[in-house]
Amino acid sequence: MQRTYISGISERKDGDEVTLFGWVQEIRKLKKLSFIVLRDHTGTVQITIKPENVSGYDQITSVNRESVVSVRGNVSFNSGAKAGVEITARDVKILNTSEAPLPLAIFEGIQSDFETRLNNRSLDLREPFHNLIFRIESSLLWGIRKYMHEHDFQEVHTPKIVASATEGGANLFQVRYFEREVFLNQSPQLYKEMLMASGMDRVFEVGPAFRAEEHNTVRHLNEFTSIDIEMSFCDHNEVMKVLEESVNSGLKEVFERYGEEVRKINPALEIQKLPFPRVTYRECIRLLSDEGVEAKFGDDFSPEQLRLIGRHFPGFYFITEWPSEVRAFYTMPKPEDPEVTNSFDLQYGERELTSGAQRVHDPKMLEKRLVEKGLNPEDFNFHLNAFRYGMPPHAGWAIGLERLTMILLNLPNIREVSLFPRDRTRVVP
RNA sequence: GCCCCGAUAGUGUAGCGGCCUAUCAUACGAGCCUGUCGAGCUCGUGACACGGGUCCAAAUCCCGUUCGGGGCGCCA
Repeated sequence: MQRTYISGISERKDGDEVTLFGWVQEIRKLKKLSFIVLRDHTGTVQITIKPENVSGYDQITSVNRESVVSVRGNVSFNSGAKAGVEITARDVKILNTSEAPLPLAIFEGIQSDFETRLNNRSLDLREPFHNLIFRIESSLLWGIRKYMHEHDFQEVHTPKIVASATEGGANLFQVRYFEREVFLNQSPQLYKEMLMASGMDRVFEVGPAFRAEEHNTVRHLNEFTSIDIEMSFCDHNEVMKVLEESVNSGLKEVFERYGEEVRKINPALEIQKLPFPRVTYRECIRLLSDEGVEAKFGDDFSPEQLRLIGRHFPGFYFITEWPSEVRAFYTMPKPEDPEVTNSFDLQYGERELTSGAQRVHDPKMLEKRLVEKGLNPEDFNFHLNAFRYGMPPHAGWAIGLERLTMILLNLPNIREVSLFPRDRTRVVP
C-alpha cells in the first residue's frame, strides 16, 4: 500500500487505485451518498462515499471536520466533480478524530484575529497560505545555502549561550546556567570573526539570535533567524557582492519552485539586476534635505525618513558609508574619510534587511574603538585574543530570514513569517 | 519606555444610555432536500473581559485592572 499525495492524483489513470492520507476539510452529506473534501499538504480532493461501497458509512460521514483519515479508492476523471477529478472511496479509516467546534476559523471564509491564530498555531498552519509561507521560506533559505556552498562557504554553528553582555547596543536575555548567570547571544558576530582567525576563510551560519528589546512593532521579533556570513581577505565591497548574489540565488530558487504562487502574492517582486543600487549615507541626507526633511549626520534614519528614501529606490538597494557613531565598535572606518565606515545596510524600499561591514582586524584599533564606544576591553579578552596572533582582514553581514521572507511576500507583520513568534509578550505556544 | 486604539456566542462582527430577555454571518446540534462542490432550506444552541462608579435606567458614559492591536522610541 503506497501513499499517493493529492497533488499526484492528476498523473494517475482513470480507475487507478490510490491510498490517500489527510484531514477532513468538509463533509457534505446527501441522502444517497456523501462527499468529503480531503486535504493533505499538497492540496485537496473530493472523495465520494457511497454506503454500498464502504463499511461504516454512518460513522465515517458523521466524523468531525479536521479529523484524520486514510482513504483507499479509485481515481475518477469522468465524475462531474467540478475539479475534474474525484476519488470513489472503497475503504475509509478514521485514524484520529478532531474535537468540535474548532477554536478558530480556518476554512469558513472568516478571518480570525492573529491573536487567535497564534494561540492555535498548529491548526492555523493547516490553512494553505499560512503553510505556503513556510515552504517558500524554506526554498529561499535553500537557494541561499546553495549559493554559499557553491562559493566555498563553510556552514558553522556558534554558541548561543554566552558569558557576558558584550557588544553594547541591544539588550541580552539573562538565563541561569547552573550556578551562574549567562546570556543568550544576540548575534554570532564575535564568534564568526574569531573563526577568521582560525583560518576558516569563509563561513556562514543560520541560527537563532535573541534580542531583549522591548519593541512592539510589526518588524521586530525577540527571537529571529539570522543568516550570517564572514569572509577573510576582503572588504565590504566583496561581501556586498556575495549578499546581492545570494539574495538573488534565494529568489531564483523560490521562483523556480513557487513562481506561480509568489507572483500572485506579490506581483511586484522580481529578480533584480545586479549590482543593486548603492547610495551613501551622506547622499541620503542630501536627498532628505532636498525634500525639506532635516536629518542630522550621525543619527540613524527614522522610519519616516526611510520611507522617503525608499521612494527613490524601489526594490533592493544598499545604503553605504554609515557614520561610525551609529555602527558597532568592530566596524572599519573608511581610511580616507574616517567619519564614516566601510559599512552598508541592504534595504528593500523602506525596510531594512541587513547590516554588514568590513571589520577592524588590527587589535590595537579594535581596543581603541571599544573604549570610544564606552565598552571595557577587559570584557572582550576572549575576543581580542583571537586578534593577537594574525587576524586576516575580513568583512561580513547578517540578514534576518524572517524579514527577507516578509518582504518577498509583502506581508504586513513579521510574526506571519515566524512559526511560533516570540515578541514582547508572547512565549507560548 | 511613551502615545493612540480596542475587548460582544467556538470564530468573525452589528449595536455605542431605555426600542437589547443583544444583530448578522459562520460554527455546533436536530431535521428536510439535493451528485454536492462557498451547497440550499427550517428549527435550535451559544456572548456584552474583570472590578468599581454615574444614572430612574449601562453592552453603551466615567475610573481602575487585565489582556490585545498599532505607531514611535529603543534595536548590528
